Amino acid sequence: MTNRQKWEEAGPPDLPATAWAVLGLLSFRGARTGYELKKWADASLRFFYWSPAISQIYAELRRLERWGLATSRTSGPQEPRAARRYTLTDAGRAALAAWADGVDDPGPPVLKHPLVLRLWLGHLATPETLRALVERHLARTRDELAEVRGALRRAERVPQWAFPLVALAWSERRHLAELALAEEMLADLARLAAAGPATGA
Amino acid sequence: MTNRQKWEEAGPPDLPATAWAVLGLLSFRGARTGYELKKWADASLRFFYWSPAISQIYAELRRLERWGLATSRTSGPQEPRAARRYTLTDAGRAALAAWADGVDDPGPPVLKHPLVLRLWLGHLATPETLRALVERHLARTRDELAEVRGALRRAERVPQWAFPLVALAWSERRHLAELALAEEMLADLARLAAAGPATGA
DNA sequence: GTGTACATGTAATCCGTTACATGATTCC
DNA sequence: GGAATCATGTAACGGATTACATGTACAC
Repeated sequence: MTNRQKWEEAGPPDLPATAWAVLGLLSFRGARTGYELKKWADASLRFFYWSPAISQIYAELRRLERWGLATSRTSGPQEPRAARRYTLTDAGRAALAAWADGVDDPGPPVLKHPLVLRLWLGHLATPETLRALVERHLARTRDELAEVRGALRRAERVPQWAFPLVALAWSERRHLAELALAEEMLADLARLAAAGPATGA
Repeated sequence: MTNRQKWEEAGPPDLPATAWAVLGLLSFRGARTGYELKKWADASLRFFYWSPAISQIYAELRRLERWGLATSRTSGPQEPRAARRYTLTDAGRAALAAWADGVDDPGPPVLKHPLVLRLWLGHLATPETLRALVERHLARTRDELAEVRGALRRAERVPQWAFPLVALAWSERRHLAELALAEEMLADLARLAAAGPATGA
């Protein structure tokens, strides 16, 4: 029995979220190359989920094709560049819809915050180091916020992208929250630095 | 040349963040078992970073010992349970301090939000599914917030835990922000559901 | 005496990254 | 002519998980 027959009977195949993300990327605009998908992921997917390495995108596309969820064809000799363009199959669109409309638990968000991990061990560092670390995080977050807003503006112009827009709006607010959180932490640290040495002496 | 001699010359060894997290866990209370560390991670580290699988904690502890950053001894025959207890070595404490006080970039936070990934493909789902998904996320986040607050209260009673407390306070605020974000997204979705079918018809 | 918590570890597997290798096309 | 971009892929490796296997101690 082929993979394809299997999931036609048993519902959407059990693929990692990354595979669905790549399939989703493919669902917005057809006939893309892996390279294009990577840029697309960098420009928007990464703000609320993640942008896989280019090598993994290629691997994921091959897997999708093996499952019959996508097809590819190489460009004919008349076209300029040699490239393999992938398109969703009908089966792929159906599987993606089944996945998207399922009520099964998407799972909790995964957040690894290396900055907070460092601050957790703040007693081993100087207040200046900690402050500089948070400051840099603020700067980085501001930069990223600007990028999110760029993506948001681009998405606003396309009426079909209402849901990606919701995701990006969420991401914009999340970045604003991240900034507020960092500022509050800065205040906490200042309070600690003011009180700490006195009690230690 | 041993590993130990190597990093005494060259600064803190290049270990993954997880290794430092485990070492950090060890730095708060000495002579813990892997099992205890796992519970400790579940109860607090996971709220702002991550709780490794128990098998990985054991592996990480062995690596730390191999590098001379921790030592272990098994309980003598008079003690109740057979267990291997790990302690930070002086070298381990020094390496951890060097890591914690370094100015090198901790790296950006990694956030993978499977819920937002699903909503990103919302055009493939019914408004009811989407709403239910967000609703469940809200419930889960509220539960987790309660757990964070529990950890916070426990940490408040220990004066030495000022910095873990900062991390947990950050985490509490983050959960509150996550709730607000989800509510706003719910409103966005309601707006879309109200407008969408009309334009589609 | 039975279930739960304590306690440790191995094996198989997968996910994902970085480094490497290659080559065409386009822009300046 | 040279740099940047487009484009694809392999190989080596590491990080991390799940499943499995095993056994003790304690509470009810």
